Amino acid sequence: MSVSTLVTAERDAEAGTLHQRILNDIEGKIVSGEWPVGHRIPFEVDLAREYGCSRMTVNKVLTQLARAGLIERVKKSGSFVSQPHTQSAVLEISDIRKEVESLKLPYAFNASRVVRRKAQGADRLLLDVSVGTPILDITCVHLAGGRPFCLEQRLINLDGVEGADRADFTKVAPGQWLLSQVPWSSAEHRIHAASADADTAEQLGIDKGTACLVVERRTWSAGNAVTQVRLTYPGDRHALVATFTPSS
Amino acid sequence: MSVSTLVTAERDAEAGTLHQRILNDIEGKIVSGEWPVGHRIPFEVDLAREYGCSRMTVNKVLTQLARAGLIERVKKSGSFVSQPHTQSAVLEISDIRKEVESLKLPYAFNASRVVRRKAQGADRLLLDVSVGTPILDITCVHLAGGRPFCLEQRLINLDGVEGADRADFTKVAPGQWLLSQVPWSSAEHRIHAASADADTAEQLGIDKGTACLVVERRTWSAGNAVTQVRLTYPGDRHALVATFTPSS
DNA sequence: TCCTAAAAGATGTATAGACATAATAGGGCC
DNA sequence: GGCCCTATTATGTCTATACATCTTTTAGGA
Repeated sequence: MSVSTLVTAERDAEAGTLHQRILNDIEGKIVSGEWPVGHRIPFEVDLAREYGCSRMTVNKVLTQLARAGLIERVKKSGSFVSQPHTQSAVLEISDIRKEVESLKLPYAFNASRVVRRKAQGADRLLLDVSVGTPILDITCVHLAGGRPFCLEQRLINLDGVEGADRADFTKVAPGQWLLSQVPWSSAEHRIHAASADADTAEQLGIDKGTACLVVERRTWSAGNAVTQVRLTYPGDRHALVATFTPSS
Repeated sequence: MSVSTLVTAERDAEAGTLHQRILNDIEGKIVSGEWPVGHRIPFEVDLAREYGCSRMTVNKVLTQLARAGLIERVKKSGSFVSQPHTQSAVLEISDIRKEVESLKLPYAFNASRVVRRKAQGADRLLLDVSVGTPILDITCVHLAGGRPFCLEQRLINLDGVEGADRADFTKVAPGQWLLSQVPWSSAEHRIHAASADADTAEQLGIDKGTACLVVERRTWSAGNAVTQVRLTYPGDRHALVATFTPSS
């Protein structure tokens, strides 16, 4: 099962380091219900004595568990098992090429591009840049085994991404290219269902009105809009999978 | 912007603790691109000297950054800015009641229930338990402002959840009740689009064939299947939002 | 009695030092 | 030249200690 990259798991470790042993032990007591929600776990000094180690070691473990959201720490009172307040899950949005290849189908794509400037008012997609900013507008159909797999409509902020206007998107898909160019970024995803309109249906080779899964992603790097993309997956042929493990 | 609960942010802190200051500083250099992917960041001892602190403090910061996936640490060689290998995002799947209330609409629901035993072969939903296990089968329509908002089809493992057979699901929706009963759990979500069949369309008061967003969630606690639920949201009226911030 | 001040009890943060571990670089030997 | 052994170097883990901080409880005084 895929696990969040934000936290290291290694739940197997029956031995491993002392740190891991304590962590697994405590996590086990929480997820098994032995220590129910609201239960006050032993004080740091007591845990330190129990495991025969210093308080610092226990402290680091508890800090990690607190960061992972399994416990809440209150000064003077102690540490308490917290309620999983919100059902959150980690969605792994992999590269479309990888997605297709994991289905053991040959991958291909064809892209068309237009350079224009950000216009006033409504747009097909709304990139969060000021009016007049040069924008690269890309439409790309990803193919799996020769059949349309996904329609990608993308805007790239040419002021924000070095070399995007000269990039060759016949060999490398824009999404993949951007991933290697833009350092680190934050992103917002919006996932919904929509019926295919005439244009979309034609490009994906499906009937008009077919239910499609639409993923829209807006990406920023260092506060600047980088790109916005809408991925339309035809029908119920495709599903996103997200997993959640309390792990820490 | 909603942020992962797995990691604490506090990026504001221009002062704060020394730990936070160092963390923000280094993270800033990475996300801004000043330290590009693959760049070797200064050694712990050098950073310690630079910030005028001990190596342990720097070590804890770097450990945190490594856990968050921003850097990779290699013994002898040093620490390197890592490539955001996979576009992952944190999906906050909130309680349906909260979802509705955040739209400032009055919330209501009506549920019907059947107790039966796990049968062999295909089922509408497939709960991962052995044949013969008692199962609670619930169908629930969630209403927002009197209109159908979401159709919930749920199976609960009665052997795995204490008191579910006696629970009163007229006041508290099953999802909410389970969240408070089951200690900690792992979950797998499957998100796809589907056209409403006749039955679904009728219960949601929409036309047959309308595109729907379907979220299926399977939940385990301590290795045992707890529940499986399918949430069907009508049309393009509803969207899931997921965010990703490198933060740490 | 009630308000305030001090003490106690828990976590939070930081330090300096020690030893472990892993990978690399260099040197000596065949 | 090729190979192994060792020294070096950087991270990994842990300890013992110190002081800060926050909150509750207790004690004292008007």
